[in-house]
Amino acid sequence: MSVPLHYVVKTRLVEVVEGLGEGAALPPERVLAKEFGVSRWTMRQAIRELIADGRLRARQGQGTFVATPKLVQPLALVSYTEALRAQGHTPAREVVEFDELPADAVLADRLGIAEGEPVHRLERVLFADGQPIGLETTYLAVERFPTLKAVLDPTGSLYRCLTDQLGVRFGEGEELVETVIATPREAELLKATQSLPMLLLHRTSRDTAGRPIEAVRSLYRGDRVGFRATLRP
Amino acid sequence: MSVPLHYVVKTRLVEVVEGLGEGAALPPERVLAKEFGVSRWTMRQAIRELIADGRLRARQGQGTFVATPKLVQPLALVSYTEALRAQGHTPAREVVEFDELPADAVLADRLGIAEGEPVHRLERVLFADGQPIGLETTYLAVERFPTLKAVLDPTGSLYRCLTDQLGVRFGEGEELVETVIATPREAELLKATQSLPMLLLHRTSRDTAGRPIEAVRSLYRGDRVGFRATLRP
DNA sequence: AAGTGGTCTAGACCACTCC
DNA sequence: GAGTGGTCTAGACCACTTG
Repeated sequence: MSVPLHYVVKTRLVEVVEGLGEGAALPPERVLAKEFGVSRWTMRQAIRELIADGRLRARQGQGTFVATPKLVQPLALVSYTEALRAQGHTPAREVVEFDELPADAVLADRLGIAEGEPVHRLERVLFADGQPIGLETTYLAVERFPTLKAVLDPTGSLYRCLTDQLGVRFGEGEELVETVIATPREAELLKATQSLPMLLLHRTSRDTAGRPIEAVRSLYRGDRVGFRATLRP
Repeated sequence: MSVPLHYVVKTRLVEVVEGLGEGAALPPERVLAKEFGVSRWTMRQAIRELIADGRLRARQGQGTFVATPKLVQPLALVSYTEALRAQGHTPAREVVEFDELPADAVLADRLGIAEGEPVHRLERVLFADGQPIGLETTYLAVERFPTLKAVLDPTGSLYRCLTDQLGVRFGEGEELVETVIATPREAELLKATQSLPMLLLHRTSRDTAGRPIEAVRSLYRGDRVGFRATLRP
């Protein structure tokens, strides 16, 4: 049993998936389990991994389907809207929260303000072609952007608002990338299955003078999105 | 049951973990399950997620332990050895394969050669402080680097060999980042538990003239490593 | 109402580590 | 041999979608 049974099932299931077209429905789990001669748990483990790998997609009450290839987003200080449009996809946003709260120690440090100072919080679900792919939470110091709430259309581009209306000039930024498991709340907002691996990005943007502009926490569905970075020597 | 039981268990287990120090052992799964009043499956699901999140670490036959914080590696064209040393960690490598094989269509395209042309393959496990954290497979065209096999110490820095001995000058490169589930072989080489989310990086490096130097596939343990990128406007 | 995926249980056996 | 995590089974019920 050096190779787990569910992995053997996974490799055999991959062949089935490759024989089907994008969006095609798989047989129900219970049927597949019987066909492969394994328990439903083993079958689900194989399916679960193919979902995490972005090869399959499950919808409760409907079935399991062959997924479309992952999107590749640029890892750069560009507008989400423009990046998606450039690849021929349709972007959209949905505002979850747009409020103010006092900065905790970590956030205050990233924004270069004192702990407890008020910050704007803008939390939005990002869509591509109608599918939720990411949950983006942006924090900006109220002191630095006192008019933000009045000026910004929260369904529009924050990047564009900052540069065009508020005269911000973006300099270098820093981004941290890691994998995490989404919380139930995050999974629900992203309409993703529970316990799915996600890509968590933490960005700190600075202006040309090196002053912090924003702190961003972006959680992207690991089964739907990848990122591209340009490396310089 | 809108919030799964295993998630409730997870959040309560986090409190337990935070009350322990790094490296401390948790009670056995069967004991924890009884204490929390859930089945072992539910308990394992909670533990499994905390392992993926990098909070816990399981060793078969030994127990489950509180993990150390994730390493943060730079997403840049620098030597793995130097990057780790700069953070005060001890790097090491172990050669798995160092051979030649004909390029398939995808690899040939990335390296700018014809399909079927021979390429060097160097596959190594990367260690930090004695722990395996990544599996790196590098492909280079034999035609371009015919002396590589004779010149390179496969346990040393490939980056250094290319720049110092073979006169290569690195220009811009491109890196793709995504999450995947490791195969049993990869999990075993990385001494990781099965079905653990990993960070998969695909790099194509070019010289200052824009010619491809290497194609690299790096698989990093998602529970042990994160990456940092510098963003430019 | 029927059928789908999602969660959970109780119990079994395997594989590994340490005594 | 004892104790640990790892895999697997059979079966149950829940939650959601569609007819």
